[in-house]
Amino acid sequence: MPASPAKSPSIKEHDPAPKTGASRRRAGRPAAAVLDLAGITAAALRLIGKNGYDGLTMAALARSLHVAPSALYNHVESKRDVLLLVEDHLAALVDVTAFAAEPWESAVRKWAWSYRDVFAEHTPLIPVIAVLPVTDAPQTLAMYETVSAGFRTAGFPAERIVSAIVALESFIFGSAYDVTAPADIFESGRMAESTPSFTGAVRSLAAQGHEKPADEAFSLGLEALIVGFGALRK
Amino acid sequence: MPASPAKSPSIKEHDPAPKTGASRRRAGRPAAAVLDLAGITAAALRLIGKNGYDGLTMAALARSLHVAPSALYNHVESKRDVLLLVEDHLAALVDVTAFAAEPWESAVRKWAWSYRDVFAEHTPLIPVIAVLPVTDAPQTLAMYETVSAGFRTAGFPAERIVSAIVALESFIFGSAYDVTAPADIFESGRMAESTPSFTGAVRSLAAQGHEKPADEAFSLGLEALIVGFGALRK
DNA sequence: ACTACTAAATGAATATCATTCATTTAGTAG
DNA sequence: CTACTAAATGAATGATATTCATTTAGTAGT
Repeated sequence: MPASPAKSPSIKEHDPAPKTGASRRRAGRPAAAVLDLAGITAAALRLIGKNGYDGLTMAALARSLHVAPSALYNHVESKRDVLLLVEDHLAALVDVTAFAAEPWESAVRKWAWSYRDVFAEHTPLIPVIAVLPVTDAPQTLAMYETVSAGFRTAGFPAERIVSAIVALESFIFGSAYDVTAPADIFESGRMAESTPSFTGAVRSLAAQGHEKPADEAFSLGLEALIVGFGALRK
Repeated sequence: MPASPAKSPSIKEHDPAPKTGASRRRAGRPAAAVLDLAGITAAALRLIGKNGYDGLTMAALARSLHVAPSALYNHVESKRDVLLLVEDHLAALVDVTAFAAEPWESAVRKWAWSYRDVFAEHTPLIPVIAVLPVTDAPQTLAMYETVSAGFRTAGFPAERIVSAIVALESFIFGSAYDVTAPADIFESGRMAESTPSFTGAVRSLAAQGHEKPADEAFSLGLEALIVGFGALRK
């Protein structure tokens, strides 16, 4: 059962500000570059927003940029690289501002909800992020930095910070899938009689009439993690 | 951002024991069926075990069964159905026996570790399971039944059981990915100076010299969830 | 034994993708 | 004006899942 090798990508971008002087290129550069990473990222997001991840094909992406599919490969090594660009863009949308101003508990709470909400709309990225070396995603790394600093300031023992963040993140990724699950996911259907405890539990939850069951589960788990981890602080 | 429609599958199986009498088929059945769902499942698992999920193609699956690819479609509606068969087979491997004999805390602990371990080897199934209606997966449903019954017996309020299980499952799925992450996933590399808190936390964890960092995070999160949820019992 | 019926298997398309590569295009530096 | 080069092109290539008309081969009823 060999897992996918998880190769590190090599997204190709060049000096954005070609400084004069020694660091200048030896030969001339064509200025008329139609494509760049920011443009590719924006186009990919536009496409995903309109047609979902099924709509994100290299051909469609190229078409939306008025370019041949092969042109993309001058800027990106594979489709996975495109997904990485999108992922890192989204990481910047996760709200970490509360770590600067609020107590640890509410900062974690806000961060986690925001993180879940962002990636619930982008679950196809989860398998990519989950095993992605942070080196390859600067904005994601920036998010980790802010969160780590918040944990440190709150009195977390240094050697536990990463594990706590990883655990929270795992919970967040899994919960992001739940958001997209169909409403009837727990209908036991024809097997209802043979599963009385589960069927009863499902009915009992349904009787509560929550609009978003996924939010109940997320809240329940998140608060437990916050209380549990909060006890580690010194 | 339309999520994938999550269509319910229709795996085709027929009366395994053709009872004589009124329920008999009108016309004859060819007995020489080379394929059946159990065989397809076993072959898929064999293939995955040998070459990973990349090796699981309909062509390879058919070849391993000495059959034309199109023959599979007499038994299965799509490749997703094959993945469902595999998933449900794996659900039966998750250890729920502790719910019959041990206190709630240790039963949950054993179940969760077992669940994570099984699916850490099969992360490509996670996006499939996470949004899968339980109706389509009898063994998975059986697992839920045992776990629900354990929660009920332990004094859990009925209306919280499903949410608690979902939260645990979310954490488990996310954690299964971690197991497969590369060891250097947190190397901040060139950006180390700009991320002092995070880099420090990573080093501090590394200094502990744990063999499996993913296990540390899983243990930390799981114990927090167990304590937090345990408090809900009456 | 003959016939009708049917599940299941076949083999040949189809369609959709990502990706590769030899070649062309068009800026720029010296 | 020349040399150089990043970037774009267009035409393959190779996987892949899936469809479909057709064939195969059991079985039940007569």
